[in-house]
Amino acid sequence: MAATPPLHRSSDADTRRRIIRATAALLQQQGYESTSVKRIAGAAQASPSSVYHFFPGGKQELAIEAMHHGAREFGEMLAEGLASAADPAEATAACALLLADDLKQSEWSDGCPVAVTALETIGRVPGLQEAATQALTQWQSLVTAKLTESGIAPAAARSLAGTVISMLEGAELLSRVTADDTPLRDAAVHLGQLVRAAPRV
Amino acid sequence: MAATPPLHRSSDADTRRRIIRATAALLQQQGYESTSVKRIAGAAQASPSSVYHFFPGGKQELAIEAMHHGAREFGEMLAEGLASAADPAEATAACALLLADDLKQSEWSDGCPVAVTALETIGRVPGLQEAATQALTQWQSLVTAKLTESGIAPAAARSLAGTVISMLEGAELLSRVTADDTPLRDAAVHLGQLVRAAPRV
DNA sequence: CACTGGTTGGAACGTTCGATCCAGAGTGTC
DNA sequence: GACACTCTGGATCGAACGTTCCAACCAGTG
Repeated sequence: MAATPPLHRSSDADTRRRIIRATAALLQQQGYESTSVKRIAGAAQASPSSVYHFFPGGKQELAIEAMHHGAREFGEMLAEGLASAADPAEATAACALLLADDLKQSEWSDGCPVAVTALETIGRVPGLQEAATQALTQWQSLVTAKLTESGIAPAAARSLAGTVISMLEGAELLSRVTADDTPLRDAAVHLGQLVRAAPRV
Repeated sequence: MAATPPLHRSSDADTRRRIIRATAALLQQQGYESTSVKRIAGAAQASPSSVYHFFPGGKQELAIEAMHHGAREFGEMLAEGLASAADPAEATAACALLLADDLKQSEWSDGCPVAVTALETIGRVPGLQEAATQALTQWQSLVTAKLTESGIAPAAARSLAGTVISMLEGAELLSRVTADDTPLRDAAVHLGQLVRAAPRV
């Protein structure tokens, strides 16, 4: 598979990365069904042939890889928010505010990289649903780690971390649909309250 | 427009209602883009001509009406949950549990009648986005009323009600995607905590 | 300089989409 | 019985979809 050393001009892997990035961006903005392969190719400055050359599995395979890419990016943002304060309550609230700022800056267009695509394809594109589950689980683990580090009991931390992700997803949905960051800002306040009230070991 | 009294056999309005119901069900399950007019007609035991006869605005108009229908139904379920207990904390928790049971019973297929469709069409079908905003606002008002009735300060109640809707939406998303009702059950617990801690007048 | 193998552009495939059209069925009015 | 009207079944439209195909292209090797 990797028999030949990559002596190429690097255009190869570059094109592949451009395609994934373009796909991730479009999925985040308009979901799976509204995003055509032709449009992806256009946004990535590539031709449809290149898309199918690098992703023989077609749109599905491409979407799965793009979702992994988006999940990693979103995870980094989450980690940044969680690291912004020692106190876990402040940290989780910061995540919601970070999301609110980013979302507003993109004029409510760059939402969660998983939500729309996952909801659209539930039960119909198993690979995508699996990738989405992985992403959500990974994010929950990030939050769980922060909560346990701060002295919250492990069982409570896991459950609370799930609720943090739920709240972020839901508030982002409301904010995008209503084009108003109030839901995310309220979520920040209430997440802080919840974490502060969590039982410590 | 309504010059003639409705002396018909009632088959007219019946077909129309069947179409709306079928559309609402399909939108709830698979969203806007994956739902074709032909499939709607099939599910409603009608012909494509009938769909365009009753909804000259085409798929968009139909989807908007279907979303209003779904919003009303979901609102009734919410009202049922809220009325199931005098204590507002228990009542909101009951809503989450009601959702969890319904969702599980449909094998994670019948989700929120607004979420997927609204997310898919943000910024591209303004009428749908407006209908979704109406639905979310209306649900929030239901929760706000219950909270203020129970002695929670009006400003806190409005904000908290928004968070309740965010949490329900988010937890339902996680539950559907992961095919596991844990997120909704955890949401019930945490929503109860949040409401219990709300400031009273 | 031919040759090889990965990469690309663009045309083309069959299918399905939303939407339109029209002949006719059904019903109530004179 | 003739007419007006709303409603329906099914064929049909052009456009767009995901995908395939193939001829050209290009760098590296002998």
